[in-house]
Amino acid sequence: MSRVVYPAIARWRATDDGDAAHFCSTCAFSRACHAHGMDKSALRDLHLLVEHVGPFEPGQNVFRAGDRFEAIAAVREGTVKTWRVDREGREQVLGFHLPGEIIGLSAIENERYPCNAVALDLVQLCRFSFPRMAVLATRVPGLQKELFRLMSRDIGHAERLAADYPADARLAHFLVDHAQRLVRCGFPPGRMRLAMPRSDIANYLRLAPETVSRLFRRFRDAGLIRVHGRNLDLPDLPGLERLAATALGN
Amino acid sequence: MSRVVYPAIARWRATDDGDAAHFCSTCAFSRACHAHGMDKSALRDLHLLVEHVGPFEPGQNVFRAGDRFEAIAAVREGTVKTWRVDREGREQVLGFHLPGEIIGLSAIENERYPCNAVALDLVQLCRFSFPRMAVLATRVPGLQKELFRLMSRDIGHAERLAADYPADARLAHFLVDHAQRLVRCGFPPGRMRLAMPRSDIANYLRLAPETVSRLFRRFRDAGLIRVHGRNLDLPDLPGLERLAATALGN
DNA sequence: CGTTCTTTTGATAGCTCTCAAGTCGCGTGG
DNA sequence: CCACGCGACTTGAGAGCTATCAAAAGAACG
Repeated sequence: MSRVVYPAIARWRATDDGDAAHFCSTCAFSRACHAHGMDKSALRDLHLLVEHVGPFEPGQNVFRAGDRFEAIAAVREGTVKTWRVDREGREQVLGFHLPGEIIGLSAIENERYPCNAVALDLVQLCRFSFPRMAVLATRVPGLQKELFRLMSRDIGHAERLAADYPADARLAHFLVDHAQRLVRCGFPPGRMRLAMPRSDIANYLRLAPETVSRLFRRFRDAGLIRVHGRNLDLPDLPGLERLAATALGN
Repeated sequence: MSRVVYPAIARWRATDDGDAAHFCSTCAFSRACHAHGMDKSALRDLHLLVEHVGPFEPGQNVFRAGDRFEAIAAVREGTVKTWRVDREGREQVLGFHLPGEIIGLSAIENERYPCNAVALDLVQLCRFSFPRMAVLATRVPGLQKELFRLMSRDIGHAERLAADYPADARLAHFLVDHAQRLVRCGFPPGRMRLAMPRSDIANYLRLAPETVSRLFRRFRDAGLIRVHGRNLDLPDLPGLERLAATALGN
């Protein structure tokens, strides 16, 4: 199993007019389209705005820190890692982004990406020109609301990530959270393949890679997980959740 | 000096029509008003929308976790602490918010505040009904852009807070950052009075209060700061910045 | 099938926390 | 005005968690 291939993602035809534009049903914006009742012209505009890009090969950059910010993107397939480098040259992994999730929102502030984004496996994206999206959002309140909601969610997520918890709780929470998000993407529950090396998980959780490795072993010995390289079985989700909750808030 | 009294905040009259509505020049939204050229009617709408609330006494809640989200607020005077409680009852300080800064943006996601906000000293706020502000933002692109920018900034801020650095670097960065923000509020540089106890600083930085205390002493012995309770002199900003930069990215 | 990166495992050191006690500061009440 | 009391802050000693260093085993890739 040298390359992860995600299952085909369900799509829906937006209109019947022969326009080939599609939207992924898992996309973060499907909610904006469906729930808030975008009218046809607004929908067409969103279609004109979206741009399917990819595939990105593993290791390929999606954007780089310092690049001029022009677009946000929804991950359509694969996993994207975002990370930044501080003055001393140390790296900080900011997140792993699965299909349906949005990257680039932190770039709005300075109109430059403050971080790098790199494909961890084969990645497909939906790019949305942000200036055009902002204009459209003035006409489509549901879209504006969705953008606000997505950004608000990122704030809360980063704040929770900043919290202080023991290593085992952080890792357990990461595993549970990752598993849940994969399920939302349509993957079977209870098992997953991690797209990232242990060192990235460690960095993301502010741990040493060795600590992550040792914790994997402890979790395995405790019957919480089964490990085959980057393939994981989670036979005891409740146990993991307990461990995560024992320490990780929310 | 039992109560901190902030200097009067400069204001500007938005219109000449006798409307008593004012905006603080330090307010996070002054940029939206000034830079992007809001027309008179838009400006009037923003005035109708804003609501000066306060004063809040030290220890008084501005909002509570779980409260229905209706408004964001700009701190006009004083210092607001935001914090949340995890399932185990442990507290996590999320931030200290000075005049001109916005609180409540993380509540948009679920339309409930995910955290508590409490006044640390005498606090005055400008409340903005968020639903009405969102409507206005569809008519005033500059306002929409400013909201996006503020939220994007909060994402980046929280992400940097999540970074992993030694205790001394985190504290040094906190002091430098806090001092800079106070200068932006019009306070004299090089000295400040902290509105929060050491334990809040410690919690915010994921440290034990004792560690913060010991670091204050080390900084003092190194000539980086002078301490009189919560009053601080920062006679060696470059030294503090070096210490912060040695470790704290950005 | 060697090369290289990833992962694991062990030993050790170190940073920070915890526990404990004492000091200081400040508001309150005598 | 001074004494008291309570919370905030400081300081010390020791433990614990996690990092670092080192090395070997394993997996991926050409």
